[in-house]
Amino acid sequence: MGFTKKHIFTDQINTIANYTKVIGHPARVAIIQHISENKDCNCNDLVKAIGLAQPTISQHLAEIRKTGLLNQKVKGKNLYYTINKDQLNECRRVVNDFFVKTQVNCSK
Amino acid sequence: MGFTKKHIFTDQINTIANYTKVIGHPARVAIIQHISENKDCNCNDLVKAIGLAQPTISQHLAEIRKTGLLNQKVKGKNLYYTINKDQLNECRRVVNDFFVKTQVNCSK
DNA sequence: TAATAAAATTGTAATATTGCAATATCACGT
DNA sequence: ACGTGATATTGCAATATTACAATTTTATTA
Repeated sequence: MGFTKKHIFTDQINTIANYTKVIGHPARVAIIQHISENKDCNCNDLVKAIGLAQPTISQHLAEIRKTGLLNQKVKGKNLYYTINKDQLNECRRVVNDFFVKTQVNCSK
Repeated sequence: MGFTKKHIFTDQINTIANYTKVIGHPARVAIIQHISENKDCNCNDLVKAIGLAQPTISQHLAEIRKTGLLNQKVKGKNLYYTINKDQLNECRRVVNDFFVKTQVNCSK
């Protein structure tokens, strides 16, 4: 096949998997970290800092944006990215709930 | 290309990505949850509970095992899976550290 | 308006992932 | 030893992902 059978899982499970999948690639981890560490960080900065080609970085940025974890700020011809703190917090909550639930179940 | 350029990232970043990648598929989330909820859970139970074919479940189990998140207990011809709590805790710590670090950086 | 600079999009090649049928393996009971 | 049941492995087809060159889009500046 090749495609994931999402329809057989609950929304809750798919939500957990969607969030963790985005963080499940080192380039995207590095991008999120670099944006969080540097105010006024644009695509070009990430290309230089990470060492992947511009289209590749742009593609990963689009993946991260899909989950709502990024804000864009246009300043002239530059496009600066920042972390959407609320969404990051929501993501953290979802992932943490998964761990808590699993750990609690294990201890029964 | 198709392959991930892991060598350009730090071990720390690759570790985060490795853990989250495993949780980044709904079948694996469902498998981990089901094992945590049911003592004496074997492959067949998971096949019935989740609705994917036996080889598919077996393959996902192997992926999860690679990260050390599962223990196996052989009882006769049955193979029971349990969560490796220490490793789950380590995984949680790594992922949580990522969130904490990112959030702290955002607030600077 | 033309040149420039930044970033997205398109197209494409290589590789990885997902899923399953068929088969192999392994341990038990008869 | 043979049959049975449980799980892993193999082989394969379909799809997804990763990466990048080339191009396009968009905004700015000369």
